[in-house]
Amino acid sequence: MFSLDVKSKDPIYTQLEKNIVRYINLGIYEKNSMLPSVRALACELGINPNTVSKAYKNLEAKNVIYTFSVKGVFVKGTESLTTFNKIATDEIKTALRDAKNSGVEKTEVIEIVNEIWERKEND
Amino acid sequence: MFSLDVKSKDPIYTQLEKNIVRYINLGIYEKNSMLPSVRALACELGINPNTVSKAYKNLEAKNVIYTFSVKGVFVKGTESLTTFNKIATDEIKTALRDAKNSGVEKTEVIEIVNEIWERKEND
Amino acid sequence: MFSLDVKSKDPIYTQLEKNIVRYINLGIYEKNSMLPSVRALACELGINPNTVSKAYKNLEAKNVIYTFSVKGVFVKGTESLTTFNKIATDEIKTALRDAKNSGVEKTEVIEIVNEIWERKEND
Amino acid sequence: MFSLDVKSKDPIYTQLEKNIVRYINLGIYEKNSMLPSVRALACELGINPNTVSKAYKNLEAKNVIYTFSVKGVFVKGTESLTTFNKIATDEIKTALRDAKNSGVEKTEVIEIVNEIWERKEND
DNA sequence: GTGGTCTAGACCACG
DNA sequence: GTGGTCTAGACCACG
Repeated sequence: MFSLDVKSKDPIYTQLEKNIVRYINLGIYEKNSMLPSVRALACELGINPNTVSKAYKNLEAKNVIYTFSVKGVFVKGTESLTTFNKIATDEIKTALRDAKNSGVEKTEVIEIVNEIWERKEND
Repeated sequence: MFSLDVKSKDPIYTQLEKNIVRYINLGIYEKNSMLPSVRALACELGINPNTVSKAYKNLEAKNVIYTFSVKGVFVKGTESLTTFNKIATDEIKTALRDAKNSGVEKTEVIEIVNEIWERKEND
Repeated sequence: MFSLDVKSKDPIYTQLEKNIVRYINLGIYEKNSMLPSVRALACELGINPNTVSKAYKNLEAKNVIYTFSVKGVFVKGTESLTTFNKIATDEIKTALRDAKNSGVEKTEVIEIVNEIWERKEND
Repeated sequence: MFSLDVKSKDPIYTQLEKNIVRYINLGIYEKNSMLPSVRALACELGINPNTVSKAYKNLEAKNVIYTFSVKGVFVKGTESLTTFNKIATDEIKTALRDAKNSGVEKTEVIEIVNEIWERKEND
């Protein structure tokens, strides 16, 4: 299901957030559909319910999902992902500045970009 | 001198490493020239000497500088920055994948790349 | 009919109680008139019968309505609303103290009071 | 020190937030001054460090304080309390509407307001 | 069964 | 010593 790396410097709850956002973007989690319950997801991933809860809380604070205390947790929809877009582009900027400063060439970076977006614009 | 941001999620020693690498790339720190002493740099930047020491140790482990225990710390030269290049491109890849997953478009990213390399290829 | 907000921090049964009290105050539910049955009201509002039942039980405990177990639930009359008045003024006090502590000015509060009572004293 | 009521419907971390905001408003906690450490405050209040941490996290999300992971937690200043003002006035509005609906008179409310702001404007 | 709160306690990075 | 992460586990309200 989700790809979690316990050894990562990213905490588990952050990885979980990113995975959920990815699923929303892919349309696997649709608008207003219910996410797995805190307990169910924790059990499936073999992690503590509190960790799942923290990820859900963060996503709620970022306006991506909403919680009905007794009914469950629901997707708000892709139009609410602007905060995540902002964070993501900020991270790109930081990574690129660091790369430039350590001598990475622009052509190298363009190649990486093409690699990740899989040159689909040429298909 | 160096730009350190205590509010950053990056620890200070990492920021210090990046700054030193930047200076080497810019030619401000030349090959075989001596870096400031741990104590002097710590004092100048108003940070803990242990932090400077850790940055120097890391740079030595990454083969960027070398130490003569009594005489001081010296620059190896730009040709030794491959480890840093590798780390930097890895960080770019992670940032780009996250961005793609949260719905950022390729054109946006290309724009950011151009921005940071300041379109110098057209000069 | 009643305004229920499932997203509210107030549980539904509490909202239901408040709505019924409002109707009694407005004269829509008259003294000794019969309230809708638990099942009918639950059905109409699309909520769990247990929730309606709980609201009725609470209102009975607060002496606002009375039950003839077979015949139904009846309104006691506006003179029995003192408990609700007490709760309401207590909530005002708490809200006002919190507001004062977080720096809200008295004039702001007076304005809010006028707004809600719609300056009807000038009509 | 702080007034905490474990029996309150307000969770402890919320009460803690309100108390801290009160102290900032009173000038007891000055701008840029350091708040008690998570552990120290937890110990003093006889509560779990996680609970203190949650209150601090919430206040940080509301832009009232800021955290330097290793150095401590600091006050941002009274000018950042607008979120709290908004929440407080929203709570007043809700409480007043409920009161009006349960038959409380405007004059009663004005009296309560005067009581809490202690008629200081007439001194 | 759902999420929310809270505790006790471990381990970690940073400086 | 500072905050951050995570676990295990208890108890609660709601419906």
